[in-house]
Amino acid sequence: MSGPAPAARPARKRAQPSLEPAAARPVARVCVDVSLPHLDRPFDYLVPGHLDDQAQPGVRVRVRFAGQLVDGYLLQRADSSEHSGRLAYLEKVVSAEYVLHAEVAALARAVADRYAGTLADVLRLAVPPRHARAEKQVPPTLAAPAEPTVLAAPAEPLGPAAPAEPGRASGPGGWATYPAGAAYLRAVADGRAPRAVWTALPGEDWPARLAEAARAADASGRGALLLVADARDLDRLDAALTSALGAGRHTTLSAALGPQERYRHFLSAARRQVRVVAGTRAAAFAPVAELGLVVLWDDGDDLHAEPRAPYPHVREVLLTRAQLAGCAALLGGYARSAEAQQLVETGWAKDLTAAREVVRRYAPAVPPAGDDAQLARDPAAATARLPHVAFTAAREALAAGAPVLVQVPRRGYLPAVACAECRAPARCPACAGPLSLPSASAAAACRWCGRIATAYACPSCGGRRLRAAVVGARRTAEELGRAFPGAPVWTSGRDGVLAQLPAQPAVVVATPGAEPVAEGGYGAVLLLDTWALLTRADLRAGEETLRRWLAAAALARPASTGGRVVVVADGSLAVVQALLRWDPGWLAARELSERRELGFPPAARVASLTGVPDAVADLLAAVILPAGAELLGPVPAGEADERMLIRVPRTSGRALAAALHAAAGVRSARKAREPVRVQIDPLEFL
DNA sequence: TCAATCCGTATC
DNA sequence: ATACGGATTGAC
Repeated sequence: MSGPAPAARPARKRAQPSLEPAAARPVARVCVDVSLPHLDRPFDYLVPGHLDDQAQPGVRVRVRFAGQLVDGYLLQRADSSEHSGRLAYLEKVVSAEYVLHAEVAALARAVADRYAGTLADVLRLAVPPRHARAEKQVPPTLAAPAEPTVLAAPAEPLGPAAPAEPGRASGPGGWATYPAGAAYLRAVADGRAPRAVWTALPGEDWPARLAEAARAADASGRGALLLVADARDLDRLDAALTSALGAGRHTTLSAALGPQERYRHFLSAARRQVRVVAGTRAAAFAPVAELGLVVLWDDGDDLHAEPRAPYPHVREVLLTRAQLAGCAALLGGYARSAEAQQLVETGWAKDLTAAREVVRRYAPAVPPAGDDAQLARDPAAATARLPHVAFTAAREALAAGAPVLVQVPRRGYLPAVACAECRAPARCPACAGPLSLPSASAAAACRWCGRIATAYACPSCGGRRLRAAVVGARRTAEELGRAFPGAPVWTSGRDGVLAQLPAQPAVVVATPGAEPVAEGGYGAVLLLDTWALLTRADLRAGEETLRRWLAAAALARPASTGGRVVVVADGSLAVVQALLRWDPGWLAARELSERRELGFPPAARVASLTGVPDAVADLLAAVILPAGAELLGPVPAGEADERMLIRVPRTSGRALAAALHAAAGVRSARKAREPVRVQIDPLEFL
């Protein structure tokens, strides 16, 4: 304030215009945008009469909270408050737009509870930032069908009559190719809630199949929500949805759209102008009207794990959502995760897998791999990493006029430790965690429990020596250019992803996840540098390896038209066996039973606590762990941090999350300075 | 005995 | 950040 203060100030502090509470339901319950765990509950405010109309559940509001103006969401209106003190008035309604639908609020609460997080944190993931211009752009008058629209044509054809993808006449012919496929789609179209884990056939046009599933939900008068891992998959799905539903009947949501477009698309779903939404990660919370079906493609992809607190996984979000909405769920992929396998084994979901002979009909030939060492020493190989079998397969494919795909691992994997003899990943004898070599001279230590593995003996070959596993290189493209001088060599990876490829002789070197789709399929697919994958210091190494291999191998032609896959790896490994037999379900069942034995997710539930040692100890002192909880660690994590793992039986997962949330609340109420990161079932526990 | 002050806690 | 309640202190 400038100038001399008037000596005689009126007693009243603020010159507030006298506010009157709204006549009916004057109390607004608000979730304030504050991520402190001890404030993770609604706070009551009074709705001033002039905001009565706008202050509806689901709108953004601004309120005075602890002296500051903060954003929040109005969760509900009520007649009265439990709060004993005086209630403050809402400061303003930011926008009357209904952005937080009641079902999404309930979902967000459930996700926060599952992940020991706060509702405010989950809502930051769930609702995209407001863009005022976008709100004006989508005229509310466009508000399309609130009533289920009757399609011009019924949801059929659901079966093999679906048109085959151009240039892929040999591909599987639709949902009817899977024993329970047509029945599944019919159930969705009939408004029921079937749940399935779908193993896509090699060469499957999965975007078309997912679009058919969305159309079935749409035909039942309900909405559908389809999630994929990245922008490239989303583009393909988007195109398939346009051809299955017609233009303007669906929308897409992804961060790649940019703030304004993203919010505009979000609004067209929130305003119920469309009821089919496809997107990446954050779209799992999209407001979809009358949700009838949730779909997740390739649930094993790391990108489905949210990197921001409370680190929810899309699979868990969608399954929770299906549960809350009582709607259908479909988890599809060429591969199968241990989590998906568990859904099948517990009977939660039905197994949608084609019969063996059908799989054989569409699968490329995968010649049994020889001994790894012998392959690598092959004198005919153009390089040490391109053994003879692979070289021949590529040359023959090119000669037949077909493109060749070469998959190489991405750089930057953590150096893991493997048996020097048989190259099996070395695991801790005490807790089965991965071992690491801090230095060349030091003994191997467990990354989970910190114990030193003295006198290590390999469980598979008895070998006693350990070695660091090599990390894949990226000179492959140049090497191949020399090996096949006649064919153009392309690369597709981090910097520059190729989406498609014509049916011409060419060599494509791609990192996992960036493999272009080839018109007519690849004549040969080479999987190189495989043990950078196989020796990953990761519980999920086997599953992840097969997932990447199948994603590439599924792009090959069937064996009957010359399609071949060469994997440069030891043929006795389970992962290689699963590829040879094209049986991801078999590997997933093995992985799951192994995790059951070792007591790791998804068979058990694990929480990781990361922070400076004092902070982690502080949180552990405050937490009241459920019975049967087991502590592993601490192990060093990064510069100054350490990590503790807490393991509980699956049935205690909810209790563990609640206990950790409560303990975090005790710390935040005390204004504890040093943060502790709490993650439930983290994908990587290093 | 009471008012000024300090400290911890809740935050509507 | 700020407001409040309860405890603490110091002067009468």
